[in-house]
Amino acid sequence: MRRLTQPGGKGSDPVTADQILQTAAELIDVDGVDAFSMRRLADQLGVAVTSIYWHIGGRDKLFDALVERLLGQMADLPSDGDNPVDHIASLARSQRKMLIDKQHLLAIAHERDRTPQLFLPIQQRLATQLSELGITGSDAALVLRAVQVHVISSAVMQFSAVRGAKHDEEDPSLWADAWPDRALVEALQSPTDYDAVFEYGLNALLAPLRDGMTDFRG
Amino acid sequence: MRRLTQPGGKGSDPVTADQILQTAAELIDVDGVDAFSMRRLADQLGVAVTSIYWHIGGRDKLFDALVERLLGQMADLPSDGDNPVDHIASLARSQRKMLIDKQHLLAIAHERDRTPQLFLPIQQRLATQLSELGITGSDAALVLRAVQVHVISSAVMQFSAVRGAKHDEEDPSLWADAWPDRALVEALQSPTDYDAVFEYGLNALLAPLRDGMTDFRG
DNA sequence: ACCTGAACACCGTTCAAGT
DNA sequence: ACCTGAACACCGTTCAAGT
Repeated sequence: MRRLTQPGGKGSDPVTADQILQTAAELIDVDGVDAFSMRRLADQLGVAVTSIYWHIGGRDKLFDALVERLLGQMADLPSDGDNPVDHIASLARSQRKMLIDKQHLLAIAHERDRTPQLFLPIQQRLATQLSELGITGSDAALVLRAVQVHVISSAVMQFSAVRGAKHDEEDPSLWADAWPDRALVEALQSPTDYDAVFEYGLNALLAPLRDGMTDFRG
Repeated sequence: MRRLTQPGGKGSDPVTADQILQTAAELIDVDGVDAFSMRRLADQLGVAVTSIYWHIGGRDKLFDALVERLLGQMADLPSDGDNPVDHIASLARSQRKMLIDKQHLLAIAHERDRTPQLFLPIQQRLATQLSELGITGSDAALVLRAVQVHVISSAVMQFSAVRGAKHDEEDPSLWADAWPDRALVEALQSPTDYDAVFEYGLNALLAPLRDGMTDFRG
């Protein structure tokens, strides 16, 4: 198995927990979560499996630590915007971009039921923008969570969908030949444009804010 | 290990592929996907593991077949509504209800990158309603997929979120004590109401349709 | 046609033992 | 303080062998 980084040249120093996490993240990024195993990680580090247990403490703890790392990175998301609504949209887009970038880690967070924690890093920034729009209290909580669920859940689903795109080919025979809307059938034949779908949903979610609407429980 | 159903009393008849799938579905429903293994399934059926391989052909094929089953059930979703928009909303809600009901199978479909296929069973019914609103072609495709992504991705995310609710407790110390909006902080302390978030998003997605808006690429 | 046991190559984890 | 090998209990899958 190829090495991603050289093992320390001379004295073969003790491994640190940080090195283990870093290597694990790289390994997962390159080969995917499915190919990851404690033994492969140990191989990559040039160390016995059991030594990982001493430093980190098992697969669960390791993955928890990786998710924690992801949370940390999400604290520094860039954003801009001339008004609060644009600012929220911008935040949502850069959060989505980061999650897509770290898709393997997101998948891990998802399968470990940690997705709600992904709300936290930008919750306060969203709240600030909402308060400038005069949206507060439980209304603000609802909108905030709607935006977060939109961003995160569509990111979570997108990978699965994109990886499985090969299965996504529409079978035209399912549509009666007489179906009048040829343009629709054709549009459904090409793979889903998840960026466009995300933008459509985001705009819809934020439209009430632009209109200064205040009743969020239609 | 307890049996979910008795093994055939007398002649110990050959197992059928259907029995295998049925038992697998029950097992997964009760104990979750993580606890599922080919060997446990074989035990449950009172049969050697290898006989499952003869009938079905391995874990992959087995899961594929289970997902196929789910797709079949989604063809008969109930729906009503006095107008096309309400009809679409009703369809979306019953699709979501079914997915939540079969959450373990949805998780399997997700991790096997089969989520796009979940679009198919109700695609045509959505298209019919949209055409009644005068929405056709690529506009219809976009709206249709936005609705589907909303339903499925929020269902996919909800399980992970609900199962992980124990980690979802907001740490109030993260909010500066001076944060003025006490009501918001309090609202964020209680667990996310995913039904409300889903409804908020669904209404937002369908609002343009109610208003007879025709520009879907804001 | 249907089922079986043995075997292979993998897992994650524990633990006593080394230095 | 840090690393190790041996061992345990599990996996999914293949295959030759039975009836």
